[in-house]
Formats: sequence, C-alpha cells, structure tokens
Amino acid sequence: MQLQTAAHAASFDVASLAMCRGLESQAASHLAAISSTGKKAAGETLFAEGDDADCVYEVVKGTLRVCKLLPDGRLQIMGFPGSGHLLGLAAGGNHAYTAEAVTDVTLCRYPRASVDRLVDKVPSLARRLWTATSDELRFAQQQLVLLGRKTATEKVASFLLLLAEQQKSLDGTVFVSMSRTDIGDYLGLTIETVSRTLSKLKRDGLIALPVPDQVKLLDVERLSELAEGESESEA
Amino acid sequence: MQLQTAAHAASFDVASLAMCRGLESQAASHLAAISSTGKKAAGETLFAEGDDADCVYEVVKGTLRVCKLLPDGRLQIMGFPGSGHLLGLAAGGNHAYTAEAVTDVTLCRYPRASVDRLVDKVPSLARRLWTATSDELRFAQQQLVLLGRKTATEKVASFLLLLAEQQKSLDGTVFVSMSRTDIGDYLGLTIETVSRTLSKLKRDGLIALPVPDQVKLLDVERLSELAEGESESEA
DNA sequence: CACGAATTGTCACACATTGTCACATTCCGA
DNA sequence: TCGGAATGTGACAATGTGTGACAATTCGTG
Repeated sequence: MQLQTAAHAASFDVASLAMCRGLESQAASHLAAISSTGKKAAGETLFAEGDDADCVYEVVKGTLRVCKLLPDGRLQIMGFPGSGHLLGLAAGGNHAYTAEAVTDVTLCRYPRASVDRLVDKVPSLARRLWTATSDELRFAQQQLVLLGRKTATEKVASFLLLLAEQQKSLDGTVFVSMSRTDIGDYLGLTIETVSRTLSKLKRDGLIALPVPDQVKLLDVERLSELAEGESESEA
Repeated sequence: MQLQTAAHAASFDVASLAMCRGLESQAASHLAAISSTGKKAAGETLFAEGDDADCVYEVVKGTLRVCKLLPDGRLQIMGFPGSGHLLGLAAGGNHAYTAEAVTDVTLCRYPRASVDRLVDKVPSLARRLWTATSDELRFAQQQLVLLGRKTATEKVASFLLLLAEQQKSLDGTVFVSMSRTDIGDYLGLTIETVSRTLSKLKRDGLIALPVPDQVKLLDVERLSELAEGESESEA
C-alpha cells in the first residue's frame, strides 16, 4: 500500500520506512499524513545543538554526521546516520547535538508535536520509538568502549568493519563518504593518525586503497581480531 | 498513598520511585504489584553483559557501576548509576553491559515481561521509559565527548563536578564511593594518571583531599572552566 | 586496642603512542 | 590542464602509560 502526501511529491513510500516498521497500517497512514520530505545538500546543517527539537527526521537517502562541540572548537562526531536512522527523538525539548549533511541527503520529516500525540494513541508507535532510542543507546555504549579503551589501530579496524557491516559489503569493498578529518573526529584521533593507520594496514596487506573514498578489506578475519584487541602475531 | 507488596517488607514506597514518576496512581499500583526488593553487597554482580534481560531494576539506595569488557580484559565503565536510575530497559533481550555493586545496594525489581505488558496498556508508562532511555542516551553522548576529546585534567574536573551535581553538594564536599581504578576505567585513564591529576589539582589549590574517599571542591568556577576546556590562565 | 598483612594510593622516571607542524603528493572539479 | 582541496608522510613534541618503589590506609586477628 503506497501512502503519499502532497508534501512528498511521490518520492518514497512512508509506510516502508523504518519509522513505520512493525506498525499497523492505520498508524502508518497517520504518520504518512503528518510527514513531509526534506532535502539537504552536502555540508548543510539540519539542526544545531540547542535548537528546539520540533521535528523527528528519518534519513531516507544519504549520510549525516551528528556531533557535539566543546567551547574551544574541539569536535566529537558521535555517528554517521544513514538511511533508516531516526533523529530528534530525544526528550527534553532541545537537540543535544548538531546534525549536518556529509552527502546530499533526503529526509522524511514528522512534526514532533504530532508524533507525541500519536504516541499516546498508538502503543506500537511508542514501543517503536523506545526501541529506536534504545538501539541508539546500545551503539553509543559500544562507542564509549572504543573511545575510552581502544588503540588507534583497533579504532580504525573497528570503523572499517562497521562500514562493511552497514553497507552489507559482500566483496569487501566499502565506500567512505566521510573525510579523513571526519573519521578522526569520530574515532577521537587526528587526521594524521587516521592516515598513518590506514597506510600501515595497507602495507600490512589487510586493506587496499584504490581511491581515497573506497577501502577494500583484504583480510576481514585479521581486521576483526585487531578490532577486538587480539594481540598481533608479531609487532 | 503508600503501596507495598509482601516482597518489599515495607522498605520503601514504590509509588515514590523514579519508575513511577508522572504516572497515574492506578499505573503506580500495577507497578507496585509486580515489584520486589533486591539487595546486592558491594562487589557483587547484578547482571553480566549478555545475560537475559528479564528484569528492569531501579536503584533505590547505593551505587552500581555499569561496564563493558574487551576480550583481553580491558574495561570501560560507562557510569555509576545511583538512586533513581533505571537499568535493564534496553531492547534486544540481552543485557548490553555488566552491572556490579560499588557499595551495598538496594534495588526495586520489575519482571520485564510484566513491564512490557503494562507498557501497551499505559501510555504514560511507555513515555516514562522512553524518556528514561533518552536521558541515558543524552548522558552517554556527553561521555563520548569526554572520552574522545578531553584531556586528563578536563576529564577529572568534569568527573568531580558531576559528582557534586549528583550529590547536590552545597559546601563543595563530594563523596567518592568508587576506587581510583574505577575512576580511571570510567575516564579512559589509568589509576596513576587519575592520582597524578588529583594531586596536581590539589597543589594548584582547586581541591582538597581530606581522606581518599572525599574531595572538597575549593574553586568550583575554575574547575568548571577546566572541565569545559577553557585555556588555563597560566600553565 | 595493637599489630601485621593486604590493599590502595602516590610519586618518579623511562617509554610509547599520538599530536603538532611543515611540506609533498594525489585527486577532483572547473 | 590547472588550481585548490584533500590526503599522505616525516620529524619532533607532548601527553599519557608502564613500571618499580614506597607511603598511607584499611582490615582482620590476637
């Protein structure tokens, strides 16, 4: 069943989005009725930390980066949400982080007030959003371990494996849509360390770098060992 | 209105717990009916990462530590939940982390299956648990910034201010119920660096250390500046 | 209550990892 | 084809870690 509103110009079927996963068709109809399409070009800001959280967004196509700033300009990227990710679910009325487009992005947007009203009427929607928040928390907790305890090599290996998993890469080729600087801001490293670590993994035969925005994983098993902190066979 | 079940032996009023915050009295009655009291002695494990998540817990008294392990034994503590904190809300059926008692702990326990059934019937409970998960996520995101971007001094200053805020300290005295090792595992540092940093803050006149499990904050304003990465007046 | 053992915390020094700075190379878009 | 941006590399500095020694504190036993 295809649900459209004038605001979507027939670009995608709201009922098939992650937001509606597990919902009855009536609930999906309600969501479709309140939704609209948004687009952001690469580099544009979706919302800034502290802004009123008046919309819930789902990424339909493309990649965002979500990050927090320290007063002196230091930046920590917390993730690169791609298609199927929901943003703006936080309680508290204001966005806790900044969201910017890494690539051109297509979004489905739902007014937060309308979502909140629906949540009270549709238990499965409440559960859906609670689950989405819980999944995001689980991911953040894994990231805490990475940032707090992993070495640079373990961090980069973990990152490459995450991309491969997200992209369901079958032949080991992953596309890297974000810059080396962004990867560094995500892994708690500098751009030089990211570059040096990628070069070392290449010299060691674990990856190939045909072009800068593509990595070919040549030894997924060894990368998995590195990512989990298994001691290297020889240093 | 005091709600008790035989399982509680009159130790606390379920309706006054964080779990019931914002709920109608009938919902609170339902929760009281399914709840029971648990106690853990300092050092005991509440649940381990991977265990079935068959209970939701609220800390009534005392302090836990929640942590994740790497295969080689490295440990990252993600927080020290105290009274009012809920655990075990995650979707997915298994605990994503290990919870252990830092001090003797009193808990209120709710079977997860019963909670899930109530959630469908009581929209305010669904919202309450979604909000609790969201608050936990917001905290984890702040911690990502700390682990990924802050220096050792900024980390320790942040930690001390967090304790002061949680304990609603009026005269700057905070109680440190966790060991230096635990603080290190929480801040992504080693025990020596935690000790060195505390000693430096003491030498600089920002804190006093009357006994190892107590810190007196002498210059909260300066500590706040340090915690946020404001450049030091003179090094 | 005193004493000894165990545990925790502190300190100094050497080392390793990552950051900083400067510059070279590569890639991409006009 | 060229210029600007992004990436890669090398040398050196800084921060935090690792290690060993010692001090302080806590706990258990007599």
